Amino acid sequence: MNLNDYVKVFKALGEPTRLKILKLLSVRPMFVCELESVLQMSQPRISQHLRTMKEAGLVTEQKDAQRTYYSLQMDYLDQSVDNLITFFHTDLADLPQFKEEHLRVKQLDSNADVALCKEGNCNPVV
Amino acid sequence: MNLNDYVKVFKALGEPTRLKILKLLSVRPMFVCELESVLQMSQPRISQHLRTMKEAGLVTEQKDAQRTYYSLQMDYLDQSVDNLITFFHTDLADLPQFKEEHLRVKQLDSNADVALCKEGNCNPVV
DNA sequence: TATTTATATAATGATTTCTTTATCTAATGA
DNA sequence: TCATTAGATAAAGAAATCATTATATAAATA
Repeated sequence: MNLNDYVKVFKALGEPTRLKILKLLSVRPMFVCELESVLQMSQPRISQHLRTMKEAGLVTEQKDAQRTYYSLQMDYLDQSVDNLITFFHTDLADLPQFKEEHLRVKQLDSNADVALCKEGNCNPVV
Repeated sequence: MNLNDYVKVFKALGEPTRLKILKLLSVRPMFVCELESVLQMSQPRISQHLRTMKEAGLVTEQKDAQRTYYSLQMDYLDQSVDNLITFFHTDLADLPQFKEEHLRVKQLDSNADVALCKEGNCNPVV
């Protein structure tokens, strides 16, 4: 998983209507019209949030004639939060996407006594 | 933790700049000016994201003269994701904030053969 | 004391997000 | 076939978010 995947998943989780929909789907898969009647919200509102969550990978859909059945992908949610925690425990040197940042942190640490942002000499970035 | 707390935490996590800041703070606590030079981003941009994350509980600040030292609250992050997973595994009947929804799901299930959203009779919500 | 440094905060504008209303497609059923 | 139902999608407006620029505050230093 890259940063962008995390952003999609956690942005999807960071919204009250979507959290409610996901909680209901944790009870059992549901049709859109079921979510509609349980949450007492408009159909487009629910459909649009479902699309966001589908794109994040948190739910999947299955057509049943004219209805659509949505299921919570609990495994993907588990995996996403596990990966996030692992991401925070991974050494910066082992994250290719943080190559530049890693170099600059090393710079900071090696110059701790004289330079940037330590001992009162945090000069503006050029 | 209530829904609102989850929203704050996961909304805070669902943004690329904030994820980068958090990742750096996972290496060690840092001053704002350190984040500034490592991420090569403007100071207000970083300060504003730090405030969002402080309000979500993901970081804490500590003043050191004119500088401010920010620390990742890894425990709170761990606890938040644990609580979220637990939330999804908790029976709807045991979540007071879903009292109404729980009633309506029970209605749905008991009328599965004749009524709303089952067997082709999903009428619009009044 | 005057200047510089570190940081917070306000103001602004651009973009995104969320909800509603309206429309469209496809499947069902009278 | 025509009306209804389920759902997706588009259009529009309000509100929130994000980054930049500008300003404010307080500590450090010359």
